Amino acid sequence: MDRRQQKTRTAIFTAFSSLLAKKSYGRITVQDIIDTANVGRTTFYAHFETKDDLLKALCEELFGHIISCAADCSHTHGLYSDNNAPESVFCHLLQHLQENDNNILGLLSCESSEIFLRYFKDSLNELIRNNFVNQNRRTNQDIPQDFLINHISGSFVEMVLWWIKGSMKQSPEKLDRYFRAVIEPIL
Amino acid sequence: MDRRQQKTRTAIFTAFSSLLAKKSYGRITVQDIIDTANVGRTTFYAHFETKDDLLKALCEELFGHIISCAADCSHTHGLYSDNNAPESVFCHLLQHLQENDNNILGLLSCESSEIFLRYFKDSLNELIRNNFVNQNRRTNQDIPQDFLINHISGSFVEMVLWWIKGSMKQSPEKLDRYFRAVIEPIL
DNA sequence: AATAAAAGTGAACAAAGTGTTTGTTAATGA
DNA sequence: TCATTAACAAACACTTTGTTCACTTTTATT
Repeated sequence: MDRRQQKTRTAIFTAFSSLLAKKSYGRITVQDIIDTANVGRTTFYAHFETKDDLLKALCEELFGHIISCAADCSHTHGLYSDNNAPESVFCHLLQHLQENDNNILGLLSCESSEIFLRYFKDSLNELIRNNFVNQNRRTNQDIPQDFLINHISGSFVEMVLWWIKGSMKQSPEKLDRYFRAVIEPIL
Repeated sequence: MDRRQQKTRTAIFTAFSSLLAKKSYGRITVQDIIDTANVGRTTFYAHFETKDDLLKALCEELFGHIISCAADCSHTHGLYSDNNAPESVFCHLLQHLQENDNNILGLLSCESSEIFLRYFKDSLNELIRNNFVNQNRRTNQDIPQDFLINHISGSFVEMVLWWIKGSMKQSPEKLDRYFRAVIEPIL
């Protein structure tokens, strides 16, 4: 890809992210974005069809890496491997978030965080589905597998939201322990 | 309240709801709303400051009733009363949703459902917080109560979303049983 | 029934944003 | 070096916004 394209693309992403920290997605205009990114109107529309299109591209960029790492992890160690495994996929995910590449936390804590959270959950749901092994414990007899998968991915993103809203006071390891404690009884 | 005010208010709510079924919140314009509701531009702004204001009012109208019912229920029976109590607050909530007053389901399943779901979760979170009794089972030793509350409200709304997306094939009673099965081990 | 208060109306408005076109300049990579 | 590609600024027709104005209709009170 052309160096110039790369540059404008990141300029737009960066501008968009910093705007999201200030106002809601709905209030951000293309005008805002091109002013902040300092690119021409024509240039913006050469890269993205609409503002929604930009949002989607940003989500892919943001979660693509983090989710593919988690996928690798669960392929080698399994989704929940051993009870006290330090290699928990969930712990890895939380650690990745804490590293805050590309200011992913900024977007998960901004006014429009639900948009990103929803995308995150969908990706996570797919990941879990691909690696789910039903252990058929007593508690989950005859509960549909799809329900359980949704429960896990749903609880996880809600926990992440809770974590971020509370200024991420807990370590990823501790949070992982909490999560496994509420999830393990049903696996 | 004046009969005329009541009429326009519901006209606007109805128009807004039906528009939400067709397009996303962000794409709906005030113009759309006043055209559909068949009220003057001035009238709209006499009732609501902005589109966001209208959204908030609609949420309050929608969830106000359903949440206060649930609050009554949990005051008398407790939040999770007995293991197999038919009077589960959660079951009541699901039944209420199924009744679909004011087309609440339409809004929880539309393109912009996250907005309503988030409001729903916040209300539910408060409700649970006000009625939570920590039973201190083995599994939740030293897990912060706030974490547990968030886990319960979060899982519930994610389950509702899953339910609706899957065309609500399960009965409220069955869904309630699933939910209690995944939540009870940690109470 | 008369009347004041309140609610709704339609028209007009300036301001801002949208998405596109056009001609031009400048950076890129082969 | 040179053709290609990207970015640019300016202008555009158009839509949406939020507000003001003078006006009509409905409502509740006396």
